[in-house]
Amino acid sequence: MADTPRSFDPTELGAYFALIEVSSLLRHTVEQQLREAGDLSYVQFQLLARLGNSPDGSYRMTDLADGVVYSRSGLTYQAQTLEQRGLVTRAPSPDDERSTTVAITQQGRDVLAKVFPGHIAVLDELLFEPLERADVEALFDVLGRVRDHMRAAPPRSAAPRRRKTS
Amino acid sequence: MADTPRSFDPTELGAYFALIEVSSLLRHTVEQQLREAGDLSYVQFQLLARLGNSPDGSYRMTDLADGVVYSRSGLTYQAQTLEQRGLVTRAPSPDDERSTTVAITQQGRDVLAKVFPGHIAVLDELLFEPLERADVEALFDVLGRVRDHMRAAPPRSAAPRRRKTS
DNA sequence: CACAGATGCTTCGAATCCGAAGCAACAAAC
DNA sequence: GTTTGTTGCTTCGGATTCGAAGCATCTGTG
Repeated sequence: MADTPRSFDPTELGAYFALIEVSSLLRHTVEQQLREAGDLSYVQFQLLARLGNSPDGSYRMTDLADGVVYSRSGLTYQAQTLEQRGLVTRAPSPDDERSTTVAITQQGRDVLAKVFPGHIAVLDELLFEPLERADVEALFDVLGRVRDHMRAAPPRSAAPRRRKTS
Repeated sequence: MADTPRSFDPTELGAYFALIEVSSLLRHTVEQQLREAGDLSYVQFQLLARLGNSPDGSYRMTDLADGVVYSRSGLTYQAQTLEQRGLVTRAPSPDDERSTTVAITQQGRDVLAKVFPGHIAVLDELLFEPLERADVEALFDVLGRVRDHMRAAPPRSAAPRRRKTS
């Protein structure tokens, strides 16, 4: 399996553990804030935020799922929930009858606006408070590079349906 | 709620998004590897790993839960699962009749050993591959500081039961 | 010792999540 | 225009998750 069973030094291990722990704790706290402020799960918030940032306030299901690192079936579930609450609408795309276009509603934008300040406050307190400007830039740079690398490298067997080879 | 509705600049936002995305993608891939190699979920692996690193191979439930950022009830569930598979044992603590001591078994260590090389390989490929030594150190330093800060600051209302004030 | 409060864990119910299988619409080849 | 393969989404079943409530044990006070 692993032809190079090298082990990690304490710094590598520490970086890995800190990454996992920080994201877990952060996610936990944010989730609570979102739940209280607008009865949203983290995923739901991510979806709304993404839609809100879109030029025309809409996306295809698949693009949304990819953007949030989420399973398609899970997305269907959340989209249904959000639709029932009137925060988004779903309609078949004009171009492609199969694909569903999800669009944020005014009500969705309202919820987003209501929740956002608290969200920022949590991040500020929890994540940015102990950091210098240079630290934030370092995170941006290093994690950005890692993300690009991950996006590029198809994991071992993660894609039962291959991305276009084109 | 938020007395300072300041907004974030692109670098801060980018750092935040990258953090979330990297940890999500990483977790996804690792989860797959663990499932294939040893039929373990990520949480189960974390628990086993933590137990395996313990001097005497055991921990109390609460300490385990805190260590992995996990709910107590969720931990009970996973501990049951692991116990059924013979990877850990559970027994009431001698000191404190209420608390349960979880200990890793030899079989648990075997599974851990079987899964570990692949785990390291995934991390190596996905996380460390695009990074210089200095980058890893930066992550270790910055994220370590954030983690300490988070650990210290009790979130808005996250601790219905206070930690020992001692 | 009896009592109240704190602490450790489990049970319970409901929500969320994922992968596999299924269905419908597209695209390419003939 | 039909056949074959691909792609987009949903449905389905099962696993995992959490918080609230419950039970048992410990601790401090008188």
